[in-house]
Amino acid sequence: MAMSREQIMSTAIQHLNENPLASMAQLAEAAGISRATLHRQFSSREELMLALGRRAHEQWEQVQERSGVVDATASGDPEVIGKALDAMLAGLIEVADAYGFGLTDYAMLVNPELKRRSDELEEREIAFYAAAQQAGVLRADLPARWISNTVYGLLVAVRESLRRGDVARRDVPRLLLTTYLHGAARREES
Amino acid sequence: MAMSREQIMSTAIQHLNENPLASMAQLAEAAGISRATLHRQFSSREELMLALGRRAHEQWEQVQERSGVVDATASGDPEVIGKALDAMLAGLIEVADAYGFGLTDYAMLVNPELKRRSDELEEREIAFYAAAQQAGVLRADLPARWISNTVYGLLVAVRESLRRGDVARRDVPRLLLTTYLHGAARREES
DNA sequence: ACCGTATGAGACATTCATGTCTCATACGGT
DNA sequence: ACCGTATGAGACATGAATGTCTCATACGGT
Repeated sequence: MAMSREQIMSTAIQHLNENPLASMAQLAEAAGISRATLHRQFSSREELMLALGRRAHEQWEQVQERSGVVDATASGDPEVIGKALDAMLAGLIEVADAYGFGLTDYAMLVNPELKRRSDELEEREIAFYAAAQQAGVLRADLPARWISNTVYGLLVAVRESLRRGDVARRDVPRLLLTTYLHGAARREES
Repeated sequence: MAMSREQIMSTAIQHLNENPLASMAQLAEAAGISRATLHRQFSSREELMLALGRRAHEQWEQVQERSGVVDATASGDPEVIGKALDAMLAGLIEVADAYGFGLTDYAMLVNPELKRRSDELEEREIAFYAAAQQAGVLRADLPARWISNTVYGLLVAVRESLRRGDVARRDVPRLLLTTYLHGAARREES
């Protein structure tokens, strides 16, 4: 096998990030294989997209796990929650950058299985944000779901910033963190 | 004429906001007209999309004008800039809500004419943000382009919040403003 | 009532992506 | 060197969306 399933998925994602409307023929070409071989690995476009979506969700889930979101939610400890929040956002940047097109791809968002999985992961995050509010880490006067959507939107902003070359990759975590937590306004006090 | 060009465009946008992949046949049906009539008004799908994109950009431009962004940029007065910022964000919410799908529609973002126009409008906003930083309204330690992309991302968040019914429409301006300016973290001082 | 115009229904050709299949060949392991 | 397997090239059928065209009809103004 010249190209493993994994390798094909990698090149497909890269190419889809540049052109979300890429055809199977273009994705095959991007992977350096023929249409026939691509179809031997993924029997349909939908299957390929589903595989990409699953991998993205796995990584999203791993970010939640590695940053200890669930434990932090249960702990209620501001210190623990704060650290988990930082770690989660840093991890989400990686995933959003790697799977950028999936953030706003309609076919992806509409797939029943993927929708179910993202709903689950989102609910965990929302519970986490609510705990963060309870613990005094996040403002309590914002709906937790709004906070969740805000993070989503900022990840879209990250994707665009990187795609357009507006900010350096190494600056992104700091920019996202500080903007998300403290806003864009100049602090009166300080 | 049962349906004016404007009316067709309105129903088309509504329908595209629900299903960005809607076909011309579906858009015609949504407008209550036949495919033939739709094609008499817009000779191709591309022409329809271009018309929608133009209208969205016109409204975006009007928001900039009505909120006095350019004058505020030139003035350098923190007071004036602050008011213009509030007004602009409130206006952008309306546009983003109305033309939601266009925020992330690839075909729309890729059209040369529309890309040119949005680049122009963005540059004005970036200049405005830079002036806001100069005037001490916005933090000076963030790249103006990052701030601009942040606003874009938050508008996507607004669209999603409204589409999913996570927040009440009347709460959106306040939520966006306060999140954007002050962030999601609980303020230490107060 | 009449006439010009806009409309709807539908047929039609075209294009494009998709998925299937065949066959020759190149490659890898034994 | 041989054989089994994976691959590439390409033909093929299919389906969907698009854009064009025709023709009958309904509507509106005079």
